[in-house]
Amino acid sequence: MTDIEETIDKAVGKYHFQSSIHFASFSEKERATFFEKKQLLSLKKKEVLFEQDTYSRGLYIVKSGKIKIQQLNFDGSNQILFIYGKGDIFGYRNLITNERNNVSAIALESSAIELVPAATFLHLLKTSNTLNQQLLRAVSDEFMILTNRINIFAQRGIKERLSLALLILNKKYTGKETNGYFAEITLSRKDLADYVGTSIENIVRTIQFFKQKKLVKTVGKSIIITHPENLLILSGIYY
Amino acid sequence: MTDIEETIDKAVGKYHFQSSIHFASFSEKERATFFEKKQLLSLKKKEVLFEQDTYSRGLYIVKSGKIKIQQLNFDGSNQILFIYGKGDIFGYRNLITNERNNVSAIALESSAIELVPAATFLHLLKTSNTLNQQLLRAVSDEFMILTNRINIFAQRGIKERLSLALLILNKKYTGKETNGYFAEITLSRKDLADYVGTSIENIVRTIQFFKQKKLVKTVGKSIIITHPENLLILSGIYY
DNA sequence: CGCCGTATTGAGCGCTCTCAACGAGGGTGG
DNA sequence: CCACCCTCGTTGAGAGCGCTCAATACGGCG
Repeated sequence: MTDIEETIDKAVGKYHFQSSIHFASFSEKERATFFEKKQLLSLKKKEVLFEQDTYSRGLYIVKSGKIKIQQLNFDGSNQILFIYGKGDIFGYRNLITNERNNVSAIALESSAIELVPAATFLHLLKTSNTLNQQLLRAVSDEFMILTNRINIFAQRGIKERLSLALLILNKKYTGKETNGYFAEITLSRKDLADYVGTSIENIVRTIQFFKQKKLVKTVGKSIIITHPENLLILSGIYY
Repeated sequence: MTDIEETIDKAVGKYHFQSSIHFASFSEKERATFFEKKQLLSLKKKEVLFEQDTYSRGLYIVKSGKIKIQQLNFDGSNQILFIYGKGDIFGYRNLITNERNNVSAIALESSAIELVPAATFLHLLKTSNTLNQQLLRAVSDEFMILTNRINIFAQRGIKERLSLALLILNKKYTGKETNGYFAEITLSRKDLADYVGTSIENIVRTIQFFKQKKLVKTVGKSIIITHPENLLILSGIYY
C-alpha cells in the first residue's frame, strides 16, 4: 500500500468500522460454547435477514457477501446506515438492550451468514468477562465513529457526503478478486442514494460531476475510483 | 404527566439518551473503589472541560449544570452532538478504546462535575464484571439512538430537525425550578444552530415560523414550547 | 453613553428536491 | 427470434429550501 493510500485509509477509518470479535482471546471452552449451536444461513440477493421492529434471533457473522442495514421512515424514505461484509458481526446490540430492532437487514448480494442463537449469546454474556470486555471496546469504538458520521450528515453537502461514501465503499468492496486498492463498487444508484441521504437523481448528477473531474470512472453500472486523493480532498475530512 | 406528554416522551426518547450507571447493583467494595479518588470540578459558563484531540482524564459525572459535547471541523463549522445534564456520565468511552477525544466538552452554564480518574476507572473495568455489563448495555442503547439520529440528519430538513431538537431540549431543560412539563430553553441561537446543523439565520427564521404557528413562544432569548404535540407532528418522527 | 456580543431581518444566489420524460438492458412469453 | 415489459439509470426543468453576506436592532455592562 502506498503512502497516499495509507493516508486515505486513516482519514476514512474515522467514518466506518469493521465490527469483530477476537476469538483468539477466548478460552477453548468459551469458543466451543459460542459456536455450539450455530446455524448457517444462505441468502439470495434482496432477501431479508431480519425486519425492523422484530426481536433479534441472535448474533450474525458475515461469512461471505454483503448485508445492508437500513431504517425505513413513515414517509417512505429509507436510510442505509451500514453495509456489512466478510467478518462483520451484528444483530447483537438489541439482544443486550432487549429491544426490538430499529433497522432491517437485507442482502445486497448472495451471502452466507452464521447465526449464533440469542440464548447462547446471552448465556455467554452473563458468564464471560472476556466477551463483555471485547464487546464493550467494540461498541465504544463504533459509538465514536457514529458521532463523526452525524457531524458529516449535519454539516456537509451531497458532493462531500458522496465522496466520503465512495471512499468507504471502496474499502468494503475491495477483495482479492479486485485489482489491488481499487474496487468495483456495484451498489445500485438507489442504494447509494439511501446511503448518502439524497435522491437518485442527485447521485447520478454528482457521479457525472466526479467523472468530469476525472475522480471516478464507470464500467456499466459500477463505479471505480481513479483518484482517491482528490476525492478525499473533496470530502472535506482532510486538508 | 398527561397521555400526550407520555406519547411525546416515548417518541422523542428514541433520539436522545441519559447516560448513567446504576450504582445500586455494585458491591459495597466496588462503589467505594470507584469514588475513592474522585475530584470535584467547578466550571463557569463557557469554560472548557476537555479539548478535542486530548486524552481523557477520566470519567465525568454531571452533578449540576449543563455540558455541551461538540466537534470542530477544519472549515470552522462546529457540531454539537450531545448536551449532558444532571446525572449524565461521559468521557469514559475514549478510555476504553484508548484513543484521543474526538470531541470537546464545554460548560453551557455554571456546572459542577465529578471526575473519577482514568486509572481508577480502568482498574475497575478490568476487575468488575458488573461495571462491564452495565456499560455495555448503556453504550449499546446509545448506539441505537445514534443510528436513529443519523437518519434524521440525513433525511430531514431544518424545520423537522429543529422541532425534534426543541423537544429534546425541553426534556434536558426541565427541572424542579421550571413549571411542570414546559421548560425554558436558554441555549443561544449559535448553539442551537450548531446542534441542529444549520446557520444562525436559519434558526432565527424557523423559530419565527414556529411562533407564527403558535408552537412556541419566546421570553427574552429563551424559548418555551407551547404546543409540543404539534411540534412532534412537524418533526416527522410520529404520525 | 458607548461598546460589544448576540439576535434579527433582508436580499440574492446556489444547491437540492421533485416531477416528468426518455434511454438502456435484461428477462419473458408469444 | 422478436416484441414487449420491467427495472434501473439518465437527463431536463422548475420550485423551494438553505446558505451567505450585509445591515440593523437589542441588551447587558463598563
